[in-house]
Amino acid sequence: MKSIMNMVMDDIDRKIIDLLSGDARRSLADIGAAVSLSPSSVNERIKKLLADGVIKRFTIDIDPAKLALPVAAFVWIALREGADEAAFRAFAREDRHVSECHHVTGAWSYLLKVQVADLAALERFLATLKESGFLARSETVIALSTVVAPPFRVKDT
Amino acid sequence: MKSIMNMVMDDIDRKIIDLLSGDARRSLADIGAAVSLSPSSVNERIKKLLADGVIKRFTIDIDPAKLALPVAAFVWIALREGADEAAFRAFAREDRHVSECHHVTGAWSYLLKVQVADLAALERFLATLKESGFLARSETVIALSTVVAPPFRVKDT
DNA sequence: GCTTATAGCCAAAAATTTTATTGTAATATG
DNA sequence: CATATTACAATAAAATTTTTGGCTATAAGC
Repeated sequence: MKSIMNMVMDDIDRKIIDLLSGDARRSLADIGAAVSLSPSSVNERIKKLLADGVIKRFTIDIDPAKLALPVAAFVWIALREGADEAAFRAFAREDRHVSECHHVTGAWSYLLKVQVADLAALERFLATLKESGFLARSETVIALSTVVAPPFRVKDT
Repeated sequence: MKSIMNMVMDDIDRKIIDLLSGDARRSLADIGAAVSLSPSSVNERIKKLLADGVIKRFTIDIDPAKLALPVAAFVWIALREGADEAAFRAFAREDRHVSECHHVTGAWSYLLKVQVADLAALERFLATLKESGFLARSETVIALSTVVAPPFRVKDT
C-alpha cells in the first residue's frame, strides 16, 4: 500500500489544463484529439486532477461590469492592536464585495480587493469595515482601468 | 428594428450565473429545476448570456500552488517619464506571470499581481521588468497567505 | 383595431457527449 | 517470479446537449 497518493503531473495534464482553461466545455473527444488520448483516458485524467485538487472547480468567468459591479478597489489594512484576526478573516471570506484577501509583507498587514457597484457602495463598504472595529488604519486605491483581469465569479452563498 | 440588442438581465439569469459559478458542469435539467424552467430555456438563456458577454467563458479554477506557482506578489509601478504606456500594457498582457494589471489612483500608476514558482522567479521577473525600461520606481509586496483567492487560470497562449 | 414580428418558453427528436464496463499491456511491488 | 497497480482504450449504456417546431403573449407597424 502507499501512504500518499500518486500525484505526479505530466505535460499531458498541463495541456489538458490549458485547454480547459480556455474552454471548459470542450468535449473529451476534442481534448483527446489534441493530446493523443482516448476520451476515456482524458476523462480519467480530469477526474484525477479534480480529486488531487489541481482543478478546484469548473466555473464561469463573468464580466463584473455586466453584473453591475464595475468598480474595483484595493484596500490596505493595518489591523488594530489586539484585533481578532480570525474574525477579520471570517469577515473577508463572507463579505460578498471582497474578491481577494491576502496577508502581506510590508507596512500593511492585509490587502483586500473589492468589487462594487459604484463609489457610494465602496464608501459603504469602507464604513462597514471601520465600524467592525478591526482596523487601526486603511488606505484605498481605486482601479481606473484594468489591463489584465483575473477571472471573476460570484461568491458562494 | 432595434438599434441595440435587448440586454436586460433578470433574477433567473442571476440565479443561473450563481449556479454555474459554483459548478459549471451542472446539467441544463438541474439548473432548470432550480429556476423552474425547461432545459431548452436554460440553454437559450446561457447562450444569450455568452453572446452578451455577461459570461465571458466556461473555465476551470486551478490551484496555483498545485501548478508549482505558490508565490503571489503585488508590484507597484511608477512609470518612467515618457515611458511607452501602450508597450507596458502589452507587456503586462503577454507576460505569463502577470495575473492582474490595473491602472490605479494614488501615488503609483500601476498595480500588478504576479504568480510565480518561488522568490528566485520573482526576482527574475522584477529584473525583466527593470530591464524593459518602463519603470521609474517599483515596490513589491509578497502575499504570505491568502484568505480569499480569486479564481486562477493559466493565461492563453 | 388588426396584422405582423419578436421574445420567451417548452416538448420531443436527434445528435453528441459522458460514464461505466471490461480487457489489455506495461510497470511496479513484494 | 508472481501479483498488484496504473494507464490506456474499445464498446455499450446512460445522460446531456442541441435542434426543431410550435405555442403564447407582448410590442410594433400600418
